[in-house]
Order: sequence, then C-alpha cells, then structure tokens
Amino acid sequence: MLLKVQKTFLYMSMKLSEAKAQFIQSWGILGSQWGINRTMAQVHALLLVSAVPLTTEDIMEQLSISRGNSNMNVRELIDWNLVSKVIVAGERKEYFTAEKDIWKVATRIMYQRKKRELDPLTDVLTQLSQVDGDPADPEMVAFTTTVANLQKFSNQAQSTLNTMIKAEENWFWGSFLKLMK
Amino acid sequence: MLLKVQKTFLYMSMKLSEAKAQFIQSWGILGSQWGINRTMAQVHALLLVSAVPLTTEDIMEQLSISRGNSNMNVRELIDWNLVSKVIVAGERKEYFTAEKDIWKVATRIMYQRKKRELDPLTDVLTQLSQVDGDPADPEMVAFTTTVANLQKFSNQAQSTLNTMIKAEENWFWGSFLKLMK
DNA sequence: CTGAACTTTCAATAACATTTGAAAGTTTAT
DNA sequence: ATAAACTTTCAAATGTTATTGAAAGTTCAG
Repeated sequence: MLLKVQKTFLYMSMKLSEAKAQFIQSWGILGSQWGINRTMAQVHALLLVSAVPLTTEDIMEQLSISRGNSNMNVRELIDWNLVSKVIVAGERKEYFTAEKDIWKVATRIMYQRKKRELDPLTDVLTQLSQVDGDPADPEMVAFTTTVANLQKFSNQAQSTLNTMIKAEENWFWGSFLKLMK
Repeated sequence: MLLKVQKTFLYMSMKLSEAKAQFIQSWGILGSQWGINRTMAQVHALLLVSAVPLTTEDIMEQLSISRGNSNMNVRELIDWNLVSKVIVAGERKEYFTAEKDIWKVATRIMYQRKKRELDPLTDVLTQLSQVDGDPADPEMVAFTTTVANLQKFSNQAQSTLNTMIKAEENWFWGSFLKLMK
C-alpha cells in the first residue's frame, strides 16, 4: 500500500485555514437559505476551495460529519453536476473534485432550482387554467385572472431561464446588456 | 353590530372551490421549496385568488390554522409588501388583501431573496478576499481564485437583480431581449 | 475464491422549524 | 373609565428534516 499523502491542512497557514473555515461555514448558511441542504453546501464549499481532490475520509474529518452523511451529500453534488469523481493512479479510494468555473456552477444550480421550483408551478397552472364555472361570479373572475397572469409570468420565466442556462457567459451579459437597453 | 357577511365559500361552485384548494396547496409546496414558510405561502395564495379582502378569522377557517399562526404569517406578508390591510367602513376587524400585479409580486419576492441570499454572500466574499498568505501555495491560489471569481459573479448578479427590480415590466423583457442579442 | 478495502443503505435518533392556544396587550365605543 | 372586540405574543407541543453509525453490499488484488 502506498504511503498516505500528508493531510493538506497541516501545511496551511493559519490565516488561510481560518478563511477556508469561514467560507465553508458561510456557504453552508447561504445554501440552507437557498433550500439546499446545509451540509451539501459545506461539502461543496470544501471542494470548491481545495486545490486537490479529496476523499470521503478527508471530507468526514474536515467537516466532522459521518461517513453516511458525507457519502450522501457527495452523491447529491455529483447528481447536480457540481462535483465529479477523480481517479488517482495507484489508489483504490475515490477522490472528488468540484467544478471551479463559477458560471457553470451558477447555471447548474439554476437548472436544479428551475426544475424544483418553476416546472411544478407551470404544471399546476396549466391544470388550473381549465377550471370552469360562472364567468359572472367575481370569485371566478379573480381566480382565473390570477391564474392566467401567473401563467404568463411563469412561461416568460421559463424561457428566460432556459436562455440563461444555454448562454455562453459573455461575462454575464456585459453590464446587464447595457441596462436592458 | 352589523350582520356578518355570509362566507364566500358557501357560494363557490364546486369546481372553483376545488381549484382554489389545489392552488393554495400547490403554492404552499412551491413556497417551501423556495425557503418560504409553507403556511405563509398558503395565506398568500388564499388572498391572491380571493375577489374580496379577508379577515384573520376567514384565513383561520379556510386554512384550518390557529389564530397565532394566521396573525404571524399575515404580518410577514405585509412585511414583504405582498399583502396590505384594508379598512372596511363600519367594521372594526382588519381585512387583508394581496397585491394582484404579478410583476410586482415577483419583484418583491426577488427583493427578499436577494436580501437573504445574495447580500450576505457579497459581504462574506469581501471579507474573505482580504486573506493573506503565501502566493506560491497552491491551496492559497485555489482559495483566492475561487473567492475572486465568486465576487465577480455576485457583483454582476447584484446589479442584474437591481436592474430587474427597478425595471418596468415591458412584458418581462420581450422574449428576453431578443434572445440576449 | 477470499478477505481487506472501500461504498452504500437505512432505521433510530437528534436537531431544527412550525404551530398551537391561552394569556396578555391594545383599541375603541359609549 | 369600562368592557367588548380585536390583535399580538410566546412557551409548550407537534411536525419535519438531517445525521449517525452499524450492517449490508461491492470491488478488487492476490
């Protein structure tokens, strides 16, 4: 068996390790406000700022979480296309590394959110637009108007997000396309 | 004391009341995936599709929730500027009504999310960009690069959202500004 | 084929978030 | 000033979601 590589953090300057810890902590809080599991966000942060790929063990140690938890969250991140497995020659263990291109990270997260948030709304609205009843009933008018407006909005949001997800960054639409022209 | 107005739902056609119930239920689920309290979203939905303003009691009854819960969520919605109090002549009770303009609803929600999600990230990144250490250390390079890229991204997102929030709808950027030109 | 090295699962448990409802507080008509 | 009508608060109860870790499953070198 090969010698284990000395853990990276032993060589980190104090300042850098503190900064990493704060970044991981902050990204975790942010993540949970985003509806993303806090630990998943922390694992993501850890991999985002690591120069080298890490193993399940590294993640467990650095975040003080269990094996099961580490495994589940890494798999979810792989599912989201934010993390990938790396094969290291001569090692049996799996190593993980995060996508570092922030635009890609952002669009992949957006894609997941669209899938979880907007797509189901669109479906429900389509269904609800078929309700029928007395067109003179003010309650009916209120309902159908609201649903129709939401549909218009959600359709537009769908196509805006699709365009965004497909877009080449262009660094993020140069000053938002000259303030939307 | 004035006669109480007969509850609206007694007069709703079956189809409409079902549709309303489904809308409320769906909006609630959506909301929770959005990091918005499920009940708050349901209260919002109820008011969104009601032709007339409702009281705390109406909300309690129609959603089967307690007085305290109803009160807290209505207040939060008022805080978000999605709901407002309505004075009904000759009544002591407070009535509530929701903003019906969907673009306004969307920008107000975006504003809250920006406040909760993006602003804190921006702050943390500003702080972390000041870390110092050996510029030859690959871990240091990985860290500063990631933080710098995130900063660039978050600044751009800030200004994009600000523009959006200020934007007159124009119906939601006509086909997303001709596919971003 | 075997067993060591590693990964995955999942039921129990812990942590966290929401909801209740009775009590306290406030407002208003008289 | 009083009391009824109404609103707000908050500690306890309930409901939801995340985490653990041991057990089961898989892979691979010899």
